[in-house]
Amino acid sequence: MPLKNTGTEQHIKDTAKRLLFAEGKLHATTQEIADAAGVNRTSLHYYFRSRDQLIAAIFHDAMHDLSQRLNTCMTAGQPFKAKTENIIAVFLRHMIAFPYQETFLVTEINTLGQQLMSDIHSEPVMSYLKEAADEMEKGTITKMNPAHFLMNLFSLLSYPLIMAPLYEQLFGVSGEEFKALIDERGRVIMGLLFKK
Amino acid sequence: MPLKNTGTEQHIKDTAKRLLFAEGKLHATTQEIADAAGVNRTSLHYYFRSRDQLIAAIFHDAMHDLSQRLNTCMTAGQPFKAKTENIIAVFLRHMIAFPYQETFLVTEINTLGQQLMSDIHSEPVMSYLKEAADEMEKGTITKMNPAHFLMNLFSLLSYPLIMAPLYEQLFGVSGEEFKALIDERGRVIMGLLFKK
DNA sequence: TTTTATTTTAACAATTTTGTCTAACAAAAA
DNA sequence: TTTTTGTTAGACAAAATTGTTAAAATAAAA
Repeated sequence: MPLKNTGTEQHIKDTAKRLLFAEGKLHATTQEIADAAGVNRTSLHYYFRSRDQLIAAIFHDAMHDLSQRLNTCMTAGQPFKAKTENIIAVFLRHMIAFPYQETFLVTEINTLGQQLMSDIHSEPVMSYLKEAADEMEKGTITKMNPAHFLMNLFSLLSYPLIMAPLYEQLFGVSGEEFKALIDERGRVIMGLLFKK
Repeated sequence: MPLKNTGTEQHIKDTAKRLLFAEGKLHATTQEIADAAGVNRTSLHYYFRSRDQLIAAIFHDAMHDLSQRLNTCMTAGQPFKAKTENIIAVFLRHMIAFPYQETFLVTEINTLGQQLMSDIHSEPVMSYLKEAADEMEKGTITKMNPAHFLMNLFSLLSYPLIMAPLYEQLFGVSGEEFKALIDERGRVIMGLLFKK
């Protein structure tokens, strides 16, 4: 007999993902997750047995998605600069939606066991780094260890989003005004990474 | 009669600070903190009444330190470029020691109440941003909203440290090798932020 | 040495959070 | 319809975490 499959399981995962990765509620309880999803807490145990396994499930999904995204972007058949612009667009969109995903991963890494990280395959990244090195030879970007180039890219993308509440206070701007700043970042980042 | 003041209170704060801000143990229990400090858990309550108040205490200290550091660096009587080099050195040192401090602040901000953030006074930052704008006029740095310049600076400094475990996996390097990469970052960041 | 204030400890209580069990319910298959 | 399978809900149990109390230990002051 087929499962009824009313989508509750996926709905719980989506809700947990939102609480943890989007809203940064790092220690959301099973009750909070259930409430947010509008289901009884028991359903959570029915589908995932335990809180840990729910967390593990959404992490596994998230890592799989991330790996896919990296793979697709970095092995696309485009010139390096266009490829990088695309990476910025794709990852900026994702990081606006889920700014705390990577932070969560890192801070939970001890709890979760590191094998989750092995979902990320490094070959596409390595080939992108190789292309970056070629560009440095050509002189379109400043010479450095390509690892720095990649860290620079993701730093410039992610950090302002994670720290948004802090920066809104520091600059004395509203959420709306800050959003406008973020919209400019793609252009700013390209300007920094590539020589004129 | 004066307090004995054997330094236990400060020792507990230092230990909690290390667990939360340095090791990223975001939900360290009172027991874990007490164990790490080598004291009975009750001492924790004796000095701070509750877990929340302990957290609030270390946050208050941390915000105060941060505010001082910003103030000192940003109002120092130096040319802009030298000042920025100093900021990088000072903050890199601090962020190597306590990479999770800001992340923790942001994710706990709902719990802690936002008045803690008002400890950061924005005047020194604003005056630094003004100087950055002047430099853009002079042409030593690329023209942009000065807020971007500051976000770029702190992004490039902090993010790689927060994500160290991730990058070690991604690049397939050891902790030692990654540390060597981090040591290069000051130079890399200056190269990005300032025109040749 | 006795006193006194402070600090630390052990035992216990309260609360929060997680997990289990059983029964009720719903929908498709027999 | 009855049975079977899958899903949801309520009540309860267990575990983890926090908080309290009272007593013991410590060290300086009287």
